[in-house]
Amino acid sequence: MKSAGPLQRELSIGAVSARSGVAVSALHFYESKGLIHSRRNSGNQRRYPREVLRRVAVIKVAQRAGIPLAEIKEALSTLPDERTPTAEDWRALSIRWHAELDGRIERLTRLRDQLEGCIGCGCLSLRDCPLRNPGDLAAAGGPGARLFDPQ
Amino acid sequence: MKSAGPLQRELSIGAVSARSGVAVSALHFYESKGLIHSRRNSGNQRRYPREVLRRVAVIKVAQRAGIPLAEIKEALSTLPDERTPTAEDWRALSIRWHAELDGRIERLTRLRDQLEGCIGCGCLSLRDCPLRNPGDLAAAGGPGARLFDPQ
DNA sequence: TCTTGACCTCAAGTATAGTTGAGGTTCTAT
DNA sequence: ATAGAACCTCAACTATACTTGAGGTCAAGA
Repeated sequence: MKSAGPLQRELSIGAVSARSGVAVSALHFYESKGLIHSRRNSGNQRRYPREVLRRVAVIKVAQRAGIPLAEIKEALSTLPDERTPTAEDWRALSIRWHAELDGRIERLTRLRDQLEGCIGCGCLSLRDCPLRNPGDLAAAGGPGARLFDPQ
Repeated sequence: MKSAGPLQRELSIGAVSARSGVAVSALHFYESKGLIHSRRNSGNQRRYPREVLRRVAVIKVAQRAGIPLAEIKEALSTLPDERTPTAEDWRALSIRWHAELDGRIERLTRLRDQLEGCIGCGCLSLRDCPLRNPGDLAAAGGPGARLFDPQ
């Protein structure tokens, strides 16, 4: 006998959208970028494995953390292709992003603390300010001198 | 007698670019957006007050903190128009952004800590995960249920 | 004077992350 | 069987933050 319950084995794009809170157009976009994948039914409509819900959830979480889609894709590509990802697979992802987030938090914290002493002081000190480049040295130093670290 | 030193009262756009490390095209862009201002000399070339260096430095610092230009412009607009900004003026700015940064850092920290428990666990727990929405509830709850807080 | 570099404006292009709309097909419930 | 919702593709548009290029002017040194 066939399962009669509402637990579909595969999800339409509308169902994924409703359950993930992500617009259909965004799901199309993620698929075009290779972040998610689907098979097509006989009428050319997308059918997603339930696993896609976790993938999309992970994508949104990573985005909230400020990680660009290209990097998210790269991270997701470490997940197994054919087998459904296991707890271990997802854990590896989370470890990677945890470190990434640690870095971001640390940079932001440093910036915040420097902000206090530098912008706030109003002293315009060229020599002491880690946020400001000594302009005259930069001018003298030629075109190689870049003032702000590129993150 | 006139000052003979290299301390120009006003700066050309090239000088601002060299001293701030910001491309001329970016300075044009900032000016078009109203983040910085210049007067023009007899030959229609931009001349900036030295104060612009601090303004540009502040813009770059704020950008590193992830603040969009529109917000930076808004914050800079609290600076006095005619008088050169004082220490107090800059301090007010830094206080504003300090709070902003505190918020960002806190959100990111929360995210990082949730990441550990949620993505890492692999348990797919629908009820316990603050990062994941209970999909079935969302599906049952109708179109009002949005899954991720909009920051 | 003349040449070269620095400057000017304006339009178009780039990258990211999507949304919107047109025009057409498929699915599902009555 | 048929209406309407849901789906399809593809192109164009939005926003942010710039860069690049075309075509022309201005300024300063040899």
